[in-house]
Amino acid sequence: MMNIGKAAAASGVSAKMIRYYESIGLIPPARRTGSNYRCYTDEDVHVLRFIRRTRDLGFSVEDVTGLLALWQDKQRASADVKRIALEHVAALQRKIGELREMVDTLQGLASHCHGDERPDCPILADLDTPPGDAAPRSGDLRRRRFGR
Amino acid sequence: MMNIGKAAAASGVSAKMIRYYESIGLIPPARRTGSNYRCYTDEDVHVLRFIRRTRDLGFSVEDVTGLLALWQDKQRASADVKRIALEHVAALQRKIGELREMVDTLQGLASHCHGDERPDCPILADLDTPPGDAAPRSGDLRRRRFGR
DNA sequence: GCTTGACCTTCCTGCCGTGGGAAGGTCTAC
DNA sequence: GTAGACCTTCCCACGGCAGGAAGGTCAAGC
Repeated sequence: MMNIGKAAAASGVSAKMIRYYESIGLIPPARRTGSNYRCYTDEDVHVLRFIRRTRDLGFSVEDVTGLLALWQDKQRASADVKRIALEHVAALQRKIGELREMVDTLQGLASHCHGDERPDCPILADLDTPPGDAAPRSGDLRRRRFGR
Repeated sequence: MMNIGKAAAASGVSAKMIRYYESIGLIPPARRTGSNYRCYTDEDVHVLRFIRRTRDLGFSVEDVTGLLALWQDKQRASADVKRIALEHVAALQRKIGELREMVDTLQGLASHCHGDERPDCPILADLDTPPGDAAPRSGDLRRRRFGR
């Protein structure tokens, strides 16, 4: 049995985030001591480590909820887990592709920028006059975050 | 002279976001009609398009502030612009590398997951027992967003 | 002229995952 | 007994947007 600080150090999840995960229902409310301190078992730390690891892999907290349920369900089907993982891989690869497009565009622009003190810069000239698309946007890069 | 709806349609930046950009000082307060409607010139739309384009390229709003100042400064040094663009390319490439690491890890795990109905799944087994790092984290993937 | 509906205005709320900090209680070591 | 390291709850901020409520304004059609 340990308090939240020890559990945080042992799991790599900050005390702040442990309380947050509890508040959103990702983990059940911790047992409390007589003085209202949360206390955690090694098994709880195990769960927290699982959460941290899946977050590190870029799963959203929502994904983690599903994985956690599967992890704790002894009857789980590994096909479900594999599906979630592979969907996530596909999503990551989409983001990688988008990022690469941006890199290509910027590098193309920068390669035509002489980079000295002259004020006529092709980067800004190109940014100035986009290729004619002024339609309202939806579902594009803007809303997508980094893998979670 | 056009109202905010027209300017939004012409620039690809939503009316909501135009007001937001004004509120954070990215663009100056718009002129108003007698009935307090914002009104925009073609030149203003030009600026909005510039903003949208740079946002599309993954620059943060803060970056855009800098680029906008450079764009509007006739005495600007193109070296400054090039530097900002190349810094951004470097940041994007770092994110790409991180994403690829995640993909590799997940694919490695999934390739060892039989994916049928048997409940012993290597993905979950591996997530369960991470490679021994339980140190508190700082500056890792968790805090970094998608290129902006 | 009057109604209708499409626009505009401001202001507030939420999202996600996290960090920061205030105000106050508790524990431990000296 | 006291210092200071912990714990508790609660609120606020971030970035970038979207949604919506409540109310004002405009243009077209009757």
